[in-house]
Amino acid sequence: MNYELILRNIQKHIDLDEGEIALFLSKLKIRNSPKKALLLEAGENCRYISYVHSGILRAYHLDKEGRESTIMFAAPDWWITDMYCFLNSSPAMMYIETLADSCIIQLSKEHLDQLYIEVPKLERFFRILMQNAYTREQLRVIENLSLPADERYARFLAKYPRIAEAVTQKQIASYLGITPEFLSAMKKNKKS
Amino acid sequence: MNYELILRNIQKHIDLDEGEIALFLSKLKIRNSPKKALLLEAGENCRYISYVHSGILRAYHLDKEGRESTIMFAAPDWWITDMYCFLNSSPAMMYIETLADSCIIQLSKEHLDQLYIEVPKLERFFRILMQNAYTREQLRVIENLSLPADERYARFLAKYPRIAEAVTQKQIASYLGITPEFLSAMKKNKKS
DNA sequence: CGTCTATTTGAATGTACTCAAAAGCGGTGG
DNA sequence: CCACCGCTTTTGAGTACATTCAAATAGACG
Repeated sequence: MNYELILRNIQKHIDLDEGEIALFLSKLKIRNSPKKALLLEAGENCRYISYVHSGILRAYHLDKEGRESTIMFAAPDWWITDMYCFLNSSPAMMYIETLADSCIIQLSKEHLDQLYIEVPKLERFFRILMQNAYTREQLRVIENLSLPADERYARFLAKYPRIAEAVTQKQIASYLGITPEFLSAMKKNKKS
Repeated sequence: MNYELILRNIQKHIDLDEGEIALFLSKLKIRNSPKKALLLEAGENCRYISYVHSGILRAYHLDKEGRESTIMFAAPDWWITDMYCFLNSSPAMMYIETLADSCIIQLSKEHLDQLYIEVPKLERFFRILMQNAYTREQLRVIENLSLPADERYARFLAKYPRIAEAVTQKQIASYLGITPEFLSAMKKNKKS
């Protein structure tokens, strides 16, 4: 296994010495999952935060009518978890699935809490991770509130071109909060 | 000026000693603003993160058609800023206004960056602040995607009863992503 | 090749919006 | 202290954006 990617991801924001790196790596758990595997189901305990080494994941929510809302996609070099439930050890409210064969690196809540004490610099790293996640979600809220569906779709394509080509239209529709039928109709209008 | 509230807010998550408290307090700036004052305008440089000591604030976005979307309300004991622009020193994309006479305590980006070095525990505090902000926004995205307007309104009332009684319906509507006319119609339907 | 799911298409429907106008309410000045 | 002004809220009619349902077509995978 090659830890270069995840270490580079972290060292973009903080500098770790040899010992700290070793300690950090010792807490990680590699997991290879085939396409269409469920890594987390609603109701379960969400014990891990996951770094995507390769592949692609999707987090979604199922409402009581059985409709899916895609909460996020995670491409390589992204972190993903049901953050609320990870942090509060409460039952998960989302599903996380692989959309392709994927290699993920997992860190448990217990190990992370230890690491915050043993390697305080990681507080900074996760602060920055959380900041970025927060501002991204906030921008998404603003776009959801103020833009029509076709514009939201255009921005999604512009912001995440890699993801757009790796996932189905149905999944994009559920990320944008529209039906697949309507997304299909929108695309048809654009072309003409 | 009474710093008890803001210190208690911080010490919910971390323990500061006398010296750290003094250092922290030395960076703060008190600001009293009358009702309807603009603390930040889109396009400006957003230099401060603000703790609401008393009063109530609202952050909103103006789209190119001039429509407002309320991004957040901030009641006493909340923190508020245009986080993306605060962190990246880019021009603000939101407006922040007082909805009542307010006392806020401000911390500049420069001082905060110093504090992270001088009082590393604050990394943890702001990590937790960001985590909470992230999970809150994510929940809002999920609700916006999966719930009809009337249900979103009901949850808003349940979650933020204090805010609901302190702001106008127009402002609540713009938080929910609906028109004030439609919110009015919804309320009428519920009653009957 | 056959099956399963995604995508497209179209018709009917519904949710939420626009526009306009009236009613209500709060603040301010005479 | 009342009258007026401006803004919020309500009401209603007409409209638009997006959904539902159903069925046909196209793609992907074993």
